[in-house]
Amino acid sequence: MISSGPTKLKREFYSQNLLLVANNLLGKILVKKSGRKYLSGKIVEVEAYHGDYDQASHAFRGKTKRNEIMFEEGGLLYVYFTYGMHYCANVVAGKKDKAVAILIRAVEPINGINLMIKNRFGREFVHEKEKYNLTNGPGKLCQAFGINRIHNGTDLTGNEIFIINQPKVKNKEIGVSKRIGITRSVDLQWRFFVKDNPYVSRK
DNA sequence: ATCAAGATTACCT
DNA sequence: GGTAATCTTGATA
Repeated sequence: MISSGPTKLKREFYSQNLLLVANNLLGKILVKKSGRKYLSGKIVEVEAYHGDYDQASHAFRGKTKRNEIMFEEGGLLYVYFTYGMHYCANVVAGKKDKAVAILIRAVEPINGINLMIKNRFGREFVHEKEKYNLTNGPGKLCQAFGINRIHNGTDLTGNEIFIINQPKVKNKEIGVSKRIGITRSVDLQWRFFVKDNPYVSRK
C-alpha cells in the first residue's frame, strides 16, 4: 500500500487524551478556507486546558452558554472573545461531556500569507520588523486567519477549517512550560512549543 | 442590575 | 519595563 500523503486529521485523533493531542498537534498544519483561497500554517505553540481539575479552564465551573462547545466531542473548534477585542481558537479534544481543549497559541504561516497580512494590518505589505508578528499569538493568528465568533463549534473534520496530518515533532524538539496569561492553576506545565521556532509567542 | 476579570495586543517610556 | 484599549461573560464582591 502506497501512502496517499498527508491527510486531514480525523475524529479518532481528536478523541484521544488531552495532553497527547496537545503534544501531537505541534507540527500539524491548520487550514482555513477563505473564498477560493486557503490560509494555512504550521502549529508551533499550544496550551492544554482541562475542565475537571484545572481552575484556569473556562469549563472548571461547569457548562455555560459560552463554553458549551468544550463539552462536545473532540474535533470541534471552540472560539471565544476576550479583552473586548481578541478571539482565541481552541481544538476540543477527548469524548463528549469531557470538557478538555487546546488553545492554539501560534502558527508559522505557509499559504495565503498576503491575505494574512491584509487581515492583520489592513495593507498589502509588511515591514521587515513585522515578519514574525503575523501569527505569533492566539489573538494574532485568529485575526490573520479571519477566525471569529461565527466559527465557534466548527467541525474540524469538515471542509471549512481543518488540520492536516504531519510527522510527529520529536519530544526533544518540544519545549514545555507554564501557561501564559492565567492567574489560577498557574503551576501546571501545560504549554508546549516547537523549540527555536521564531513564530512562538514568547521565550 | 451591577461589576470586575479576562487563555491579549499594541504602543508608550 | 508599564498600561490603555474595549466589551462579553459570569458571579453577585
